[in-house]
Amino acid sequence: MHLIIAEKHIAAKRIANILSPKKLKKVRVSGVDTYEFGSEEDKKVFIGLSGHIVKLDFPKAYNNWQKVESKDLIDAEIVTASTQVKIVSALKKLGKQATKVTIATDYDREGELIGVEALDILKNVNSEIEFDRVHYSAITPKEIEQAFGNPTKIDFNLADAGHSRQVIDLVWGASLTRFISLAAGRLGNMFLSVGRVQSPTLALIVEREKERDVFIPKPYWELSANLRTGKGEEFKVEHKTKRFWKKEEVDEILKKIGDTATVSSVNTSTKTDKPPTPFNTTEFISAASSIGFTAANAMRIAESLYMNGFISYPRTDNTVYPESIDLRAQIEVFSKGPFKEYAKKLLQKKELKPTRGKKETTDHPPIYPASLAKKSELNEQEWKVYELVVRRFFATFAEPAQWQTIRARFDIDSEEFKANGARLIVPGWRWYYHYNAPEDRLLPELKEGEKLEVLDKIIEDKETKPPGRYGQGRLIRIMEELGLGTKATRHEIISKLYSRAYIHGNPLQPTKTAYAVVEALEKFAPTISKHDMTSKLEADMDRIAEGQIPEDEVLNESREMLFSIFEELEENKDNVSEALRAGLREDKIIGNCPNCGSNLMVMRSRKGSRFIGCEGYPDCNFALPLPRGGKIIVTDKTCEDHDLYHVTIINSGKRPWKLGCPHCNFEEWQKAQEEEKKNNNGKIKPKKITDISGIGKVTAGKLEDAGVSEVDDLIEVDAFELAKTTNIPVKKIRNWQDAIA
DNA sequence: GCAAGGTC
Repeated sequence: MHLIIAEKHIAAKRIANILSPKKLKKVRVSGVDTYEFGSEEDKKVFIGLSGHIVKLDFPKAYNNWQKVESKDLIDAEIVTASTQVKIVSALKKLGKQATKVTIATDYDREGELIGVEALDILKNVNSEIEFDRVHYSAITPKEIEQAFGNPTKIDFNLADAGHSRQVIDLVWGASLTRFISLAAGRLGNMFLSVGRVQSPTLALIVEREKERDVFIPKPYWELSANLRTGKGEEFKVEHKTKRFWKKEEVDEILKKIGDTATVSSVNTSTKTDKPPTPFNTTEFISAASSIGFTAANAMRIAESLYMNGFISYPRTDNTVYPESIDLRAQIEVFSKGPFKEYAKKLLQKKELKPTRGKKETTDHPPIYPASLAKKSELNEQEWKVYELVVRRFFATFAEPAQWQTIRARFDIDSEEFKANGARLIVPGWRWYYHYNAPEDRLLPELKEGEKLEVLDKIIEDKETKPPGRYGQGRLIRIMEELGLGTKATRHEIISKLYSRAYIHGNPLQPTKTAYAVVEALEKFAPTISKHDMTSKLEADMDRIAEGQIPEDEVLNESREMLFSIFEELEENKDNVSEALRAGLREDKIIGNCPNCGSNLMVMRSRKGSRFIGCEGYPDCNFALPLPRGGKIIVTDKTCEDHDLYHVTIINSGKRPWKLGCPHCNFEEWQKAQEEEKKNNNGKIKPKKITDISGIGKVTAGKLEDAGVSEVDDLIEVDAFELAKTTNIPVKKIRNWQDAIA
């Protein structure tokens, strides 16, 4: 039997379909769907993996953060564990029957490694197995037939290169994460993470915020005037000096200029504006981000559109359509349905010549619409993303847009003013892709020497602004430029920074904890705080892949470097600890106590619950409550009434909860309680049964066994009956009932 | 409870 292994289930199925002369047979092996065809002696079986099916980790003995020295992780043993148990056991079962295996995973470094991971499992159960490798960049009949007609060898060096990355990421990430967390005294789910990709990314955000911190706005003035033509058309002109740094200068000019302007020159020309290039993941996220999607949302929706067959694979670096895709046929798909007028217009062209982006890779085609969706099949958000992909696809075949531009100059008492106009004369690709279109700036028809009336003169007070915070789309672009992360992980890295409470808001704003971690790393472990670590790793991986250097040599060098970093860190442990704790403390300051003026801080009670307390305790006992779960982020927004910082709560898997001013929040809660008392005979009905005083977990269990699991159940139940079945005294039950209703 | 990389 010949076993063919693809990187994902859907790829296995589609490849099998292309290669099979007849209908495929679906066979379930260890709970995994496989596809087969051919006679018993000449059978081909196709199975899809789920990306990596094994992961690297340290042995269990290293699990205790406090008992194991962080440094010991550097040269600790590394074990592999399967993460996809069903697929691994299916591989073992099939491996025993197979005489030959073809690795058909994605055509990139991780694909090679994923293939070798599967092969290792097969070799373990069948040392005789023969193997080869096929390469394809798109799952089209042409490419698949070509690939399987010309199998090649597995590139073990390339897989080793990928493996070295896994080891280095684990060793550096885990050891430094533990060291920093221990030094800061932040354990449990509050740990402070460090990694080759996340830390340099965080450093970018912190660096930008620091530029903003030190920025001093500089005042300047702008001078403009409104003019009117003889026909009564009005428009605005600006002084040729864009920014006046001295108020006196503008005042001077203002005094000098009168009520008549003369057109001194009019220049018209045309400007062409090239169609956009095909979407790869970064360009897609960036475009989706500009129409209001977060990176993570854009990718989540793209993933679901892909799984339902509406768009092609969304994780790709490629910006050039491979020749194997029949682009005309792909446009024809849309000659009915909501995009038909666009498709028909494109299909009129004799030759379809798409634009090409700078990046051409072998992994997958650029993102394009794979099938026609009906609006009713998708929700509003999905439709928006789908439409974006469809329109972008069309735009890559369209003609350039053309603008007519006008540059006019005016003279008002020897002072030069200007106005620029632009009008779209040939929409070209902008007809298909209407996003972020600049508006026409229209000017009336003007002739040189024409006299115009000056209606009013305007001086505007302005000041220079600090560089803006990064939006998600922008950050993902920068990450790509610096080589940080991959198409499939960049948005996840950003989500990780949010969930670790390193950043908040959009555009992205770092917490003081982030400052402290980045500063500590820059000082004592600079390697991991810079994107160069990735560049160096990439270069080393290239050398491993080309066979110039063995993997072990790269790993040894990396471990040595990390050991010397740890020497530095351990020598300065107290410094690191102090600096981190100072940053952490700053993130807990809510504002000043209204009673005594001391700091109000996020604190933890002896029982472990959190609250906002006054540092003047015990002289001052002002306090405010905080929600039980989630990470607390103190933002830089302040409440106008209480002058306290707004608070946001982050729970994993949920949207951030903007609680706002904790004082206002508490007052609202009190009001709601009063309201409820009024409506409920002076009593407050608890939400959960365990909120009733006298009912703990054990009693709640007994009540639940008797069918009483909600507060309302307890109110309605007959106390005598409940007492009989639960052995709880009637009096107790009556007391609870009285207390709540 | 640690990373980053696949995929669901």
